[in-house]
Amino acid sequence: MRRNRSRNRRIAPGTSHRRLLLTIMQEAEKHLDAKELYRRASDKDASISLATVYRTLQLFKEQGVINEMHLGQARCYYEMKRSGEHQHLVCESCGQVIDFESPLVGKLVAEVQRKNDFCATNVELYLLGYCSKCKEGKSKPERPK
Amino acid sequence: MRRNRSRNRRIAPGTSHRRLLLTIMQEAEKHLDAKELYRRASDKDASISLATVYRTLQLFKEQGVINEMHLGQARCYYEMKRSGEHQHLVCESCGQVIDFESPLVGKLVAEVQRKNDFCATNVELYLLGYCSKCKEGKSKPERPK
DNA sequence: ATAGGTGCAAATGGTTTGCGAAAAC
DNA sequence: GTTTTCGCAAACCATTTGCACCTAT
Repeated sequence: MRRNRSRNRRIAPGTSHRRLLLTIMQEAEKHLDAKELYRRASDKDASISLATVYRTLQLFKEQGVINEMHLGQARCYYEMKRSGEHQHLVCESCGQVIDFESPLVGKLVAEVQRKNDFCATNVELYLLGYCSKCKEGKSKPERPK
Repeated sequence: MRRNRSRNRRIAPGTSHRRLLLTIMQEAEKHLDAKELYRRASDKDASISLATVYRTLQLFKEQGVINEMHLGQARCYYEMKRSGEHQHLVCESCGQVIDFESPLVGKLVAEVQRKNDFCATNVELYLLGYCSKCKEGKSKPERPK
């Protein structure tokens, strides 16, 4: 699976730091942000720095090993690219992130590419709202509008 | 259309600054980021400050007058909420943003809500890739992966 | 020895905020 | 006269970068 052996930079896990970061990403039960990844990495190797985490995340992204997602606001989240493409539901109340997948996504992308003569390299799709628990308990937390 | 007359804050265009910002948003041919909105507002009223632009954008957002979008990275873009829901295609090469709409989006949202017992208040969907012009000219700019 | 990787601290850049002054009602 | 808004400058925060040192080859 590893490509571009010829490029200037080393293959993904070229150093112990990268290997560590890759392992953590692979074992992560969910997507992580840079800080959380840094936190987990620090537990195993206190010498690692946040800058390295960012640089490595950048590298993994370029290599297509991970996906970067902007679920809402400022910070980005990352997860390993796995077989099944999926999207996310973000609960605005409890913050929970739920995965989902639907064949409609593929259809939609295909249709859009065809109609607009566009070549998509990346799909960013998520729904903000309230999960089953939160939409009941709360009597409309804060005017979801 | 204006709701929540009872809330503490005034209805959207309560001051000349807000009125100005609202007008600019309405007349904008495309989505703007805070800086661009500030630029345009400054042309008409040099006394306005960036902070006011941000605070007003925040207000409009809460009131449901505008949509906030994160098309890719750091900064956010805003546009008036209009009748036709639509999504965006972002060309990674020329930066152009193309609107598109498809009934599949509605179907998808409906399906996801039903299957996950989720209540969506907001859909964020955009495709990154290459527009018709760019995907031809360039022989794959930088490994779109 | 040499290119690439890393830590550290400083720099960036978009967005937010505290505060006292000004405007709205 | 209160309440809300505003300008200003400082604060925030995620991310990026310059630079000198380190490390694997």
